[in-house]
Amino acid sequence: MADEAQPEKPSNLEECLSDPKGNWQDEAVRDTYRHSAAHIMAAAVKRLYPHAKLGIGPAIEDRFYYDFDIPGGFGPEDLDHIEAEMRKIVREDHPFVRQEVTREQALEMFERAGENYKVELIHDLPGDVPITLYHSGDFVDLCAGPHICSTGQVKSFKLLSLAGAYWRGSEKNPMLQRIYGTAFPEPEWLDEYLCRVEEAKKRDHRVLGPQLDLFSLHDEGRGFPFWHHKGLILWQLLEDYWREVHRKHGYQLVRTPIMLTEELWHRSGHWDHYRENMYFSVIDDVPHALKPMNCPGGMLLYKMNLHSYREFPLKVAEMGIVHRHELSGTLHGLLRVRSFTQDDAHIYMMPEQLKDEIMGVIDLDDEMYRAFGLDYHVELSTRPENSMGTDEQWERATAALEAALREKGMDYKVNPGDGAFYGPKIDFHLRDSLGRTWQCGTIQADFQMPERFELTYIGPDGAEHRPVMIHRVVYGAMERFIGLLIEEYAGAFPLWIAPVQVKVIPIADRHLDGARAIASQLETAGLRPELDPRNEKVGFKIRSAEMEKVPYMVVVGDREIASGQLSVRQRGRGDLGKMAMEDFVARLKDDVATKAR
RNA sequence: GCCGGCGUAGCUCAGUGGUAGAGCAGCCGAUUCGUAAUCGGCAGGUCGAGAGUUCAAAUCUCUCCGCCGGCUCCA
Repeated sequence: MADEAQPEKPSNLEECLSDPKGNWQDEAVRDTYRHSAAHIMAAAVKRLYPHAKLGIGPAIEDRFYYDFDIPGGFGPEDLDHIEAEMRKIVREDHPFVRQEVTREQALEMFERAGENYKVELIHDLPGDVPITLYHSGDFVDLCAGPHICSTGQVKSFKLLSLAGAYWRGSEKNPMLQRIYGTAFPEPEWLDEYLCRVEEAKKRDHRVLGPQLDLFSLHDEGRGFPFWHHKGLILWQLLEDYWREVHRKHGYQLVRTPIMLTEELWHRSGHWDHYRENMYFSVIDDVPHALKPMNCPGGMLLYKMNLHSYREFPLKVAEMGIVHRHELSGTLHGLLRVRSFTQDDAHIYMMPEQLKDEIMGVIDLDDEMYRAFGLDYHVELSTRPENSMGTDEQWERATAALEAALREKGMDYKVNPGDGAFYGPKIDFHLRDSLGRTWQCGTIQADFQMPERFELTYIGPDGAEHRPVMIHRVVYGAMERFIGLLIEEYAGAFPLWIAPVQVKVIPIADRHLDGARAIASQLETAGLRPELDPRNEKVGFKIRSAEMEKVPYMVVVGDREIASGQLSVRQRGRGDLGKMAMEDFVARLKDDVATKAR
């Protein structure tokens, strides 16, 4: 695999990794340790199932895995056997022994063993890399290393899950059985890790969403979420904020139809490049398609008028509902759906304005993610196989994106071949509760659509020119962004986007009218209160408001009705004591204005 | 789509061939209470769907549907 980077040698490693525990803060040390655990797992599998063939076994983040080709596959009970065998290998405490061999020796050895996947890997190794084997007892693996010093150093580990994975990530290849596990030098660290994963699962938006009455998913519409009252309030608040920011940044707002004739999609190139993901329908004998992207509709709007360079950059935004038929196995709650609302925008400009405009969008993204306290990382995706346009156009577009990133001083990762079919892109990725990353914002530089749709503008020279355009989203999709926000906050939204901001809790039935009056005053003041009129004890209603993750609770009893003051409790903090209505409202308004978490 | 797992009440789950269960939520009643669960009662199920094996299937077999994890990181 010529394009695959060799793992870096841990900074403290000479011959082998002797003190993983003492250097655990070093990511390369953790990877080496888990990589060795993967090696031990492979050794255990070969002992128990000698006919299993080896794939590869790297460490990734907190885990390791190894892929095997085993007829009939593994079952969960096999994991127990493998774990037991691994313990044995750990107890036997075999040293890891490195051996450098020639390509011929390696090939001969793995061919004889029938390890055809290893043979394929050896064939693809670049010529200048030494080929190394690692022995532990009677097990040998092709491996660049490094490893820990001996199998006995792997003190605590656990096999986590079983999965299918195509050999080398391509669905054209056979599917191997992948076993995931994790390993730590201290049993307590393993327990802590497992606890953390359990805790993270409780933040899952698919559990919290229905529980907090935000949205639901139904078999009758796979990949098409249903929005409930409170979820829609959240949605609209995000949209309000989005509109406010976009007005400030000089965007116009438009809306284009969700269904357009098939002919348009031929013209745009989507028919040739995106057909498998589109929904079609014939209406009055005319073939139509639900839009998978907003751009062609946007192009039609652009072409309504002649445009001058003086209007540029022309920024046109649209909350556009798109439909994409994603593979059923890839659907995931709100994070991957088949119909979603993109906070899209198209920016038209002269080619020489491209870099500055990209930088402007980077600033916008940063501003909006910051408002939610979200961490993100950036990736640059380059030309895919199935793409339109000339090499020169792709190079110019990619260069502009890279220049903007460099000028902004941003760290980014390159994703070769992952761009859109019409242009390269910068992607903004956010993490979910389990640490998986999801693309939200994207900035795509496009020379193709203007060409396809023959867009023009009149330049300073009075002649017609071809504009370039940026396609961009910030939230990415409202659905996905809300899903990630639910996980980020574990459902406990900051005041400014909390669907219910204040729960008004009367103590006994005779306080209902007073409580209702307080709720309506809060409502008039522009807040979002909700009355809990149930005939229950205060403790019960407090508990239920806390579980609904409402930021503030106001308890109304005889004392409040007599004094006219409010008894305020804050979510997670407890009783704040008494305050006047005006002070409470001012405090909340202030919180909302600063978008404090 | 593919690989593996799972599918019992609204939710969390127990029930491995012999009369479908619990807690929470819901409803009804009592209670009118001061900052994270008041008490009692009632109701709730084609055991995901269909077919098969059997005297008998939630339980065994097959097909389908849905959900969960993975299929990006790489010797």
